[in-house]
Amino acid sequence: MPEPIGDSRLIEMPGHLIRRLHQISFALFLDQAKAFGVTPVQYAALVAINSHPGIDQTTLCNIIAFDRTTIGGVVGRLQRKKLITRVNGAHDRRTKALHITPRGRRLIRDIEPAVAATQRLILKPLAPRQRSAFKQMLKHLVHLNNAHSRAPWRPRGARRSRASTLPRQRP
Amino acid sequence: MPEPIGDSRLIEMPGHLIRRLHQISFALFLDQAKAFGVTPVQYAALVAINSHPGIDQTTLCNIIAFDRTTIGGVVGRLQRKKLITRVNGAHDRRTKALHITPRGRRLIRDIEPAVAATQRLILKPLAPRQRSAFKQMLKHLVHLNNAHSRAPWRPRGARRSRASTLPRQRP
DNA sequence: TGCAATTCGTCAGCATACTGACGATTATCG
DNA sequence: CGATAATCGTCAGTATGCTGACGAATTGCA
Repeated sequence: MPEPIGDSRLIEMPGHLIRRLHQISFALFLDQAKAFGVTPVQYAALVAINSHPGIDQTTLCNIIAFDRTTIGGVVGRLQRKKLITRVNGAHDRRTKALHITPRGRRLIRDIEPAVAATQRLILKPLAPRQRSAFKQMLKHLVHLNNAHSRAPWRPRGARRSRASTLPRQRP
Repeated sequence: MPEPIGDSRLIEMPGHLIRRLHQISFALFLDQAKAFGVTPVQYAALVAINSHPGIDQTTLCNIIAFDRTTIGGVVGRLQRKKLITRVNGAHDRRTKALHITPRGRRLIRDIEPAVAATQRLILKPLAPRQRSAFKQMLKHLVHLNNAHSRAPWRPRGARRSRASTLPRQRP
């Protein structure tokens, strides 16, 4: 007969520890970047929009592994802060084309040290050699478990519908 | 001049990967345990209540590292599902004393295989020897970064106020 | 070409988190 | 003892994340 679960077993479960590490990581970002007034999620969206001018919301979701229903609120808040613009897609009128503003570009540039510091702080408790090992394992876990979340990562071009919204990158 | 951040740098940041791993872990739990209708958070609370009959909400938060304002909704839902009871504290009328019900005990027992399977699935992509290394690093990161979240873990007894609500455990 | 299938953005509904604040209650100390 | 400080549960507000569904628009295929 298996003995009943106690707290000690519970709080050592990977799922529980991952939840806590996520909260810690989120809190560290907010603390380091509090002068900029953006969340980790908003920052990720902003960087991706900067890299892909005119991207539509669904493609953005595939790149940064967000949920399609969540991104609406995120880009809405970025728009309210005047960090991006959102206009109707010219070629596909279902889509919204997202562009970064000069102000958004400035924020990405200025927030860099805080973002880098956050990543360092998260891994600080580990010995330097363990840090890269941990990062490798994280990548591996996320990559191979990709299909298990509602918002899986997808390479660009896995959908062709995007081509009508996003002007082909100059070769 | 540092080059601008692109997606490739972004999606390899520990913070970003941790967020995704949390989503994957959460989704795996819901999938494995869908027959039981509880979330990972509700499960954790239920296990802790089972281990500490009559515990109050704030002490519960300290044990499983939850936020005090979030726990209200969680235990409310557990109560609605008749998995726990919530009565006013006898000695401290500010508190609510939480007790598991027979139904809650049955759920904890029956859900065990699904919970164990979830933990296995999360770490499945890693080689067996890497799994324990990853778990050790997770514990280390969470432990040493403990103070950085709003809901830090606290050992029982760090507060004496609890003693008035919770009858001393029979030795 | 015309119609069915698909996709885009969004909505309602639910659950988790956190900030800051509050009334009620309890603890502490002068 | 009595005033002050601390604590408990909760509330409003904000942000993320997911399910299931929908109208509008586009695509694909017969």
